[in-house]
Amino acid sequence: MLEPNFSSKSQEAEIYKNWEDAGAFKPDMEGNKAPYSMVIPPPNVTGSLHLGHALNNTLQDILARFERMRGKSVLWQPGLDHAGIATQMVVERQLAQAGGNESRASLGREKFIERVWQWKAESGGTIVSQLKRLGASCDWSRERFTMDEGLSEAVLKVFVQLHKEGLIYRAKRLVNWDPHFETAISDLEVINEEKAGHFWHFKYPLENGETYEFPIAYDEEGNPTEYETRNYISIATTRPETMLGDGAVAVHPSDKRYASIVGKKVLLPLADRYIPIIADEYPDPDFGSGAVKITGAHDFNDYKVAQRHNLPMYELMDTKARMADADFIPAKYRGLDRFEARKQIVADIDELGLLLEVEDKTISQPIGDRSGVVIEPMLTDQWYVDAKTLSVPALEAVKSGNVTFTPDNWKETYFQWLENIEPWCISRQLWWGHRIPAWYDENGNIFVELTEEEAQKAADEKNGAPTKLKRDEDVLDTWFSSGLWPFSTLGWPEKTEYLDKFYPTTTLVTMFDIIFFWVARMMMMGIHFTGKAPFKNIIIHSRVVDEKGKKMSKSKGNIIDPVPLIDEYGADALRFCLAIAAGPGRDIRMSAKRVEGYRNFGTKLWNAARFCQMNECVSDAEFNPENVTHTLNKWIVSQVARTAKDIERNLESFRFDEAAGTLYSFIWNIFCDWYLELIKPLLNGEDEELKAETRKTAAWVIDEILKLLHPFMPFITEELWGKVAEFGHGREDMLINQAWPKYPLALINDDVEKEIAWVIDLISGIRSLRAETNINAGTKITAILVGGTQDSVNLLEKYQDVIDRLARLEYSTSANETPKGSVTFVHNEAVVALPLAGVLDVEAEKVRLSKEVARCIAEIKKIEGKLGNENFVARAPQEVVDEQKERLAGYQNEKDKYSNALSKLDEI
RNA sequence: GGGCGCAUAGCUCAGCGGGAGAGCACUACAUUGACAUUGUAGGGGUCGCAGGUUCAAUCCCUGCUGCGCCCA
Repeated sequence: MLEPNFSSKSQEAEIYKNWEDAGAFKPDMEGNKAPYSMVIPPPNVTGSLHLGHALNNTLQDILARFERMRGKSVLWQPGLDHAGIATQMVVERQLAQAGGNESRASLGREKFIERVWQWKAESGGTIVSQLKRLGASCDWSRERFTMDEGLSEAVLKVFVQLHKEGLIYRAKRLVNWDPHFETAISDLEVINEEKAGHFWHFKYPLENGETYEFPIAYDEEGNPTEYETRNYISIATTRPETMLGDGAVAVHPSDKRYASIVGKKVLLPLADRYIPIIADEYPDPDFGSGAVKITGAHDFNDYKVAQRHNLPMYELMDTKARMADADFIPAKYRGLDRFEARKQIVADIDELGLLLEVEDKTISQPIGDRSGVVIEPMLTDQWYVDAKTLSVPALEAVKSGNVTFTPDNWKETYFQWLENIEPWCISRQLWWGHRIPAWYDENGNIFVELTEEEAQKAADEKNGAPTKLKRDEDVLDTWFSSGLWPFSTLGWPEKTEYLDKFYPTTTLVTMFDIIFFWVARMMMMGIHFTGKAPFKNIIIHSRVVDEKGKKMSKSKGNIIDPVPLIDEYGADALRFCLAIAAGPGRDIRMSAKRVEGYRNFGTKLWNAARFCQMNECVSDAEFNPENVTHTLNKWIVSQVARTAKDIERNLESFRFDEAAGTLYSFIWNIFCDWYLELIKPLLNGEDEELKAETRKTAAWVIDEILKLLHPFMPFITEELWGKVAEFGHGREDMLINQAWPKYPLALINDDVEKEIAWVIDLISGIRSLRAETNINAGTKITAILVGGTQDSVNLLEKYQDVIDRLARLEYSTSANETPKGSVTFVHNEAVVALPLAGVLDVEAEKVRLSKEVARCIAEIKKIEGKLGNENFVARAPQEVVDEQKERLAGYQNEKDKYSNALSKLDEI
């Protein structure tokens, strides 16, 4: 006998272990099953499970289990990425906290990397055990890590080949420099934040005391009416410390105010250099003074201007963003932090009398997504991928429809980015990562080869003599290796059985925020190196936010941790909650309350199974749903078939919410609320043959429900699968290995569904009327079907037992006349009367009936309006017109019956 | 500035050219019954605003208002 509820806490781990031990998560490599594959979006090795992961992996697991049951050979490839900056940060922090006076620098590269590996072995990959708690059916025997030997080999091979193809190159450019980690980062790792800042207006005096006339007042046509004589040009900046590196002042060529001084020079204060005034399209004449200082080495826009005009680039800062020890920087600023230098420079300009104004202004600041510090554009040597070239086939794959996005509109985001893609900076000044396979000789020649030996050979050949080489110190962006994930995890560059069978993968499930970071890069790399796009369907799911719709973040302190939710409500409840909320588009608002609701749903199912078990409903291997005889059994079989079809259709189109919703309402509102209630009289009745059929049918339905629900709620369904068969024939195999239900279409029986709908409507109608007329729930009353056809009368007799029971009736019968003193409602062609001898509240009943009549009249008017419109009758499809006619007849019938009842009340 | 989206019941969200839906919340009633992690019933919405297309618009188009996200 089942306990009153499922103990998720005590059972889930065991169930999971049983699946794993049985090898249920492994793909079938022997048979002819069609392959179905997904690669997990690799979580960071430093990461722990958050609700985004929970959602992402729930959806993947639903697909994996569904397709496995549908007979596919499913590979869900798991693994982790090495998260260069994040991991290095974790280990460095650990060293600092250990207090052993050790640091990355003191250990040196080799020792430090050893420490990272040690950390990884001890506490990395917490998330893997958490994914297991969620029920994720990944093939863990194939777990991969981006720093694994095989995957590292793939990285090297890709780098070397792209370099030989000219698609990877080294260049000195302005990059986003993170002064905290002292490394370059890519555009995508920079977050632009709006912050309150200042706009400082400086005077740059003209050389030799020259002057010009600057307009200060204008007439209505915009012509200057008043001038002042100026011996300076006014520039404004949000970053005064960069003025020491100015190479020019730029004005727009059409800006008449400055036309007379273009080509002249101004004194750069503090730096004591003279710089030219140049004309360039970049300055906006309507913004500020219209004159812009150009600091080529510390601003992306200025960089372009400086390049166009061949301006010198003054590199002002060191790797920590302190003012550099350079001769063009006055000694007093050298070594100052950039923000200290800012204060000092503003003060000094002010002292020189050159500070015009300080304006409050909202400025957009680039922030490193990992470090949180202000990013400094810096001129450095880095490695770049020619993403533009690689993007062409990646775009084409989606445009042609070979690769699809779900929801479809995400492809616009994908196009938008790929069509405007910039070279991708892939080198990082870190230690933890794939070291770049490039060697330099003393003349600055670069040799990019798979191994040091090959590089040496190439260098010796080129130089015609043994050459001393030095390897590049830098490592590659983590996303560079993640970009290879769909094929590197399957064994590429080796030609493996897995690569052959499972690449391209079928489906990728991920979130919109890494379409650029990851999806686009996998597309580029996958197509370039294998000739095929790495997946067919890309499913983009929503973001999980808090109850108030706010993005969860550590700083806001509104993070809901999924692990305690699993502890409290079970993994199934969390999964179901996420799945049913995973509609297209919107953010998913999460709260424990909701999860609780779906835990209750599991309990409901559990108790339905418990009820069946108590009633000796044992499934029979010989049972054939096509052969059931009783209408109730035919009905539930029909409903199961319909539900299964809906779920399958919804899962095929990735509508997890619809599929889950269908299951919820079928299990609760059809199976529990109606079928189990309706069969109670049969199970307690005398007809042994019918009882046997009904027991078998109920047991069969439970089994089918368990299969259909399994992808969503794997634990409770697996547990029930075993338990409900305890007193029967037992089970030969676990639920996870069962075939997905496939029924003959003929099981869906409209006539039977109509018949039971008649019964359900009758019972509901009586219940409603009882409640509305305040008939005590315990009072047994009579119901009389008045004016029903013979068919209806027959149905009433056939289902009398259940109708009486569920509507709490003394008895029910049929008659030709409504007894006086009854309350009534319309049921199809008939009227149902509840005689309330003596206790009828005539006035209340008049009000109620009048409302019903009014409701019918309102509908009738609406429909008559339509049907009276010639254009409607002429232009609307015939079936729509017919449908409206039918509706009209229905409401007229209903209205007549209620009016009739109303007039009868007057007779009392 | 460019792109994507959202506005439907108190809340969270489905729906979508021809009858306004679900879950939660709320109200009333019930309860030794498979299940109080329950049951039955109920109230509650000019489907953001204004135009247009159409025989017909919550749904399609345009504009407006408000809100969100991404990119520059």
